[in-house]
Amino acid sequence: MVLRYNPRELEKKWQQRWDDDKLYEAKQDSSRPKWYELTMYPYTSGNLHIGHWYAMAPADAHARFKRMQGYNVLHPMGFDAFGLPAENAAINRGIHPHTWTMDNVENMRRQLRRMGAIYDWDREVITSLPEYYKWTQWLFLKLYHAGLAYRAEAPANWCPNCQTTLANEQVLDDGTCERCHTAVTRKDLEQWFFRITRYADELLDTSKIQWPERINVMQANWIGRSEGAEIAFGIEEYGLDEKEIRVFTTRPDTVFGVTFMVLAPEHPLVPLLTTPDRKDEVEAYVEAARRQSEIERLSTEKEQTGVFIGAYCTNKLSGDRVPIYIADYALLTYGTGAVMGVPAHDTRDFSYATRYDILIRTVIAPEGWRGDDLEEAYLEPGVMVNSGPFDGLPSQEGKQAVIKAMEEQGIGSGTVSYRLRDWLISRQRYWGAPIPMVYCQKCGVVAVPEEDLPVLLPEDAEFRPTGESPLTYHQEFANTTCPECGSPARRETDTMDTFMCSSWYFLRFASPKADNAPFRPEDLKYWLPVDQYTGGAEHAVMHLLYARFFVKALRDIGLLDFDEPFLRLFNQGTIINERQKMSKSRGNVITPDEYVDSLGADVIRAYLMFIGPWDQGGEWVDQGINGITRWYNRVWDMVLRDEAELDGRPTDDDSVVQTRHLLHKTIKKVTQDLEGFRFNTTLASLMSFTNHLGKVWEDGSVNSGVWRESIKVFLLLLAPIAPHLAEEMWSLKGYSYSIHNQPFPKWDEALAAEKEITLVLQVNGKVRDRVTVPASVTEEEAKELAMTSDRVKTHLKGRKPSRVIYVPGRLVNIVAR
RNA sequence: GCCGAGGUGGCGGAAAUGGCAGACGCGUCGGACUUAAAAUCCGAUUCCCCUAGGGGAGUGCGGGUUCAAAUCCCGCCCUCGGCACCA
Repeated sequence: MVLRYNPRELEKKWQQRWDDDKLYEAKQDSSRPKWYELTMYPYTSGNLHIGHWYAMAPADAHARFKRMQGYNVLHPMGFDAFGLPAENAAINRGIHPHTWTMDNVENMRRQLRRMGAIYDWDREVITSLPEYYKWTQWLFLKLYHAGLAYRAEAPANWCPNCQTTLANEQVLDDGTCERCHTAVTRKDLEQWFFRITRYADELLDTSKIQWPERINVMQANWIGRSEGAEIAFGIEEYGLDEKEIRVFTTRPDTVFGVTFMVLAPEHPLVPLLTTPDRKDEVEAYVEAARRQSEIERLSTEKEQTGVFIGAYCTNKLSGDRVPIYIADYALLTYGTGAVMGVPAHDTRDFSYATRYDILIRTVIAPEGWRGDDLEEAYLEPGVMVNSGPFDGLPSQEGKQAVIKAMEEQGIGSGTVSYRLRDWLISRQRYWGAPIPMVYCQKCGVVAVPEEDLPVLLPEDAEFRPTGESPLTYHQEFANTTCPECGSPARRETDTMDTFMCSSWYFLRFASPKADNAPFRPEDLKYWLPVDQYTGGAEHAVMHLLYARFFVKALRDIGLLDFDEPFLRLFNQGTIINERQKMSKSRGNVITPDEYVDSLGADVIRAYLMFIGPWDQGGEWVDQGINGITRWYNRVWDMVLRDEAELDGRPTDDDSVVQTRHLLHKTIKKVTQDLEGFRFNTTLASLMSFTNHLGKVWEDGSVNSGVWRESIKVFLLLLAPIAPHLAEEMWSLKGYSYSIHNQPFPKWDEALAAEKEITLVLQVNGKVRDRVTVPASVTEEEAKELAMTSDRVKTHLKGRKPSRVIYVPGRLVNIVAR
């Protein structure tokens, strides 16, 4: 397919001009309303693929649209530049991560520029540069001093062969190390965490944001708030410091049905409570559980297994003494790491009790229950039985009653548990922002003073395929002195999770050059929060949740004064090729460069927007692009015609009226569709309009004035979608530079309104005739028309209508049975 | 298993509050132009029946509500995304 204009030249020319004129420079301007439209910045993988374009080009069209609507738009771009692939490149190809990253940035920036977006490149941020990560570290210290960062022992993925920890993404699906394929186990390490759980309830509150419900639901599920109770079971008889085992349950109403206790294998009480005769068996089970850890989770319907540890605890409410087991279905990381076993009313407990021959005692009676044994766990509400003083209470009320009783007796209390865990930010890696902490032999854990930031990554690190972070054996880096007492000290050699960088980059765009702070309050005040954020839904529970937490934390520290980073969110779908996701291994990756070379950015932009609803993604089909190139060719011809030719021919008043009507209807449709990210129907209505223009040119039924006006408005409507082409044609038509500084056209509601409608005439709900009538048609007129239609008469076959339904402006349905 | 989104021609997809199913585009077929092809332009294109004019069926499947259902309700099937022993 060949274009009638030269996209390469034309696009290059205008990009240069816009650049030279700083047309898209974002400047604060209190006289105009601001609009901060942000697209998730890309990772510096090295190449921009069509998926990036799919995320960015429509977002740019939307930002351009807002700009033409009079908003002062900030639509910045940057690079997520820390991360593992840079390190792997260093190991595999001997390229320093910094070099690899910056080469990629350069290439991607070049590719991005060709898209013709309104990015203000003066605001670019690259997270791996010290000028950026200095402030990532600074923010870490702020969180640390606010008590939101802490160090704790946590299990990490450990490869026994490589002798190193692995990030989750380095563990293959079969639970083995991606490098040596050894089974990965867990190893407990001291690591850094952020207290995101402190914000769990506020993160559940979505009243201040307009996000897709889907994402809100995913976040809510991820946070997993459960109301219930914490209950203490007595173990005084063992003479330990701990006098009780605490469990979390959402079913305090079933507490009289507890017939056993389950501890997570790693529970600290296990070694203390295990009786000598059980020791070997218990230790073997703990070891096995440790070994399987995350791996065996893949088996869905796994049977509940465990071992009795020889000890018992006391149900303080019922007085029952119940055996204590360890079982891997109890997770140390959720609740208290201990579960009260109520087999009658919990599926897993039921299966466990059946397997180990443990008593199953019904305490919530199903309707019509006559005391017989349950075939399976009964999970629904019912009436409390076998529950002492609570017998006869409906279980829903029983929950509160039991909690109240336990609180009075000091053996338990109502509480809330979350699935969400604190955010582990330590990475045993080189290519990340060093965590600015020092371990002093005398002072312990000491924060690096602000004035000593940044803690720079040593450039001369060695990248050996040992799997260990180069920082751990970089003596100059690791060995330091304590900032407080001056004694020899060791630096933290872990670096930060890259989600840390992306949790505040949108703030940095407001003050990209600030060198004495991560951002300036006055800049934030003007630009933030982000009005519209767009990106993939794959970040629903990681990046998006972390960024929300970050903003709330910084607000509480006093660094900013809003509650949410992103007011509106839109998730584009995934673009696929050959019915599959694009990936290097499948060899079906579409590279935009070749298409930009031959067809130009504007074609790709429009094609991606036309392919289907943006949030549903779509399939890249080479042939489909033909539709856009043909359309541009026709538009090009049409726009460049000399409208004076029309004046030699008689005009048709109806055609003029209809063209005006269509013009305003199109403005309305395009405006509303762009507002709602419905680019596919935006394009469809623009195409329809040009189809109409083609017809009226052929029959010469409009005058040059209407034509010129139609073309002018059309170009303005096209500008956000095809910025180069629209600018070129705008200029060729003699309008003044730049089209992108023009206001977006406004429609006249009277002109946009339909003057004529097609009235559908139905008999018994089936369409039998259609008549064109003025939109002002009255009910009587419409019904009259229906009754006089020959086709309607034929289908009535002389029957008397029993009912006539009139839908204004739409149809008449005659019912006759 | 649980949560969420979706299923419409040969294909991508259009269709406020229930009210003309298939906009727009791709592809295909026919025609024009051409020595020929490409490109371009014009026309047709849901399926079935019919010589015509027209008739019938049709939005994953089966029921239902309604004058009227792609749209609402009930029960299934399938696809995609997320979570996955969360007590």
